[in-house]
Amino acid sequence: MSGKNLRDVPADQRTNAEGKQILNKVLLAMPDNEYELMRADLTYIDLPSHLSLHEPTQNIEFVYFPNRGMVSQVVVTKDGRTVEVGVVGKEGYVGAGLAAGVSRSSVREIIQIAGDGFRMKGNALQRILQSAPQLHVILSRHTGLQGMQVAQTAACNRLHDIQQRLSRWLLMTQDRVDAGLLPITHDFIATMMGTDRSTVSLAASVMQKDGLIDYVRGAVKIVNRRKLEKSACECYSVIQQLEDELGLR
Amino acid sequence: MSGKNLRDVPADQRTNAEGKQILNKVLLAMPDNEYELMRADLTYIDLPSHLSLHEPTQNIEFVYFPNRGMVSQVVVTKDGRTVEVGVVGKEGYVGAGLAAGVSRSSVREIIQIAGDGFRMKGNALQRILQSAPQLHVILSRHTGLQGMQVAQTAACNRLHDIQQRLSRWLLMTQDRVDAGLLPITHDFIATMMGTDRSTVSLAASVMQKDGLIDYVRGAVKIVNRRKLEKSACECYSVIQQLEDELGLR
DNA sequence: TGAGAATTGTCCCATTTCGCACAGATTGTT
DNA sequence: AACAATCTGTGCGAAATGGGACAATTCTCA
Repeated sequence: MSGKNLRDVPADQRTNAEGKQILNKVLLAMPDNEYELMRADLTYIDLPSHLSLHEPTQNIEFVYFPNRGMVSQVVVTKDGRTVEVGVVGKEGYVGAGLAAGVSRSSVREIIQIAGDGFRMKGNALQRILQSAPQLHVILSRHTGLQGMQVAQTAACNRLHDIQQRLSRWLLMTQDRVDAGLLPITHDFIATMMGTDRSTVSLAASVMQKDGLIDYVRGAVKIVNRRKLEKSACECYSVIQQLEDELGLR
Repeated sequence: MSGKNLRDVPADQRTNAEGKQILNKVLLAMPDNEYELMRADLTYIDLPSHLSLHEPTQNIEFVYFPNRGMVSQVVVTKDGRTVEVGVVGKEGYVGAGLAAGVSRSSVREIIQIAGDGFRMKGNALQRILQSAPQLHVILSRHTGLQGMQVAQTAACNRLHDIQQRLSRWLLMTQDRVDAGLLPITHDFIATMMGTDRSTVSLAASVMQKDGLIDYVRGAVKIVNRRKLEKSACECYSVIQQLEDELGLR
């Protein structure tokens, strides 16, 4: 098995030292010999909702490779307002700065949808990177494409209205979580969208009336994905294409 | 001369093969032996205002190392609206994706303030990178920090009003251009800020009344930098710190 | 089971911004 | 000197958003 390409590695054939199954696509995309270098340092962890994996200006202590669930990258202002600038699921990893040699990060990384995954000490990663050129390539690529995702988000935050952004956000979340029901409150969505809760509730109620989504206390369901895609801004497909480019080579 | 640190290399001691003086900090920060590898491939070019160095979704054909002037990274939507997501001056380089192994970019890179600099074929850079580890480190660091700058911009675009953003933008532009008078029209500022011209004119007139800036047709002058800094959002200093971290090590 | 916390539905209104439109001023071009 | 192009000042109504506030409902935990 060459192991260079995700398609060559069936998802059920790789585990960490604890025997936990690996679903994270970055770890699955590693060639066997380089994955062996990482194996011992990968610790399986639970990723409970709302847990912060990294706080702004702190040094990057761990990198995380999600198996399930979803992580938000959030910028926090002095006055406590927040807005999401990027997301990471099983197709990526948290702590992207390290592969680029940047040891701290200015964003908060918070679990948006609970799940599980693996983590590794930052300095362990940096040690392994010395002798794992393919890993370096994969992580750098991810860092670069993640930057482009953030760039698109920067434009989206400026140019598109709540409903377009909320639609895009729900689609992106759905893509990264296999559950049919997304366990999120309006209030939490508001902190991601950088607005207040009543604005989210208003947009959500319109979208519910129009048959795009359905929701109850603390959970949102996508009922008509096609309509939702039409409601979302182009940023959704732009970011999708970036993901595609990352995942398949 | 060790040449590893910018401070060790006086700015007047390095030229390209054409004998043109290098002011770009990335090129100046290279160790001598690695710079020699690049020297022959660096072509001096003029950077006239409004020239596009790269269009969205295109492959990255050249990388650019500005000596003077300033480049904007702009996202363009389907309906033609635009907004700036990042800037590059002599402290950085254009084409950041290449060091990360990403051969195309989804943003437009356009000259915001005229100047000059050097460019190199993308494939020449990739060839040189093979045998220039220090260059790879420097460029990767820049890519990572540039991503954080974009993340901060994403938040700023969502959370801060026109006057705060315009103030920040003027400060950042001033920092990268040594001219006292910035040659820019309100209309051009509007395309950078992702809004329309009249909104810019309104904000600018308020700021002029308050003694922060002064302007005439096609040019803006900062008259009270301290006031302007108070008018800007915190994003200015956050990004400044990222720059500092890049430039001095 | 009851109290308290969390979540959502609404409503209201001040503020900001959008999206025009048009007039006046400046520049530069012939 | 005249004309065209560009740039800025300004005004106005429509729309979106911000920022609260309060009630109703649902959930959690003691």
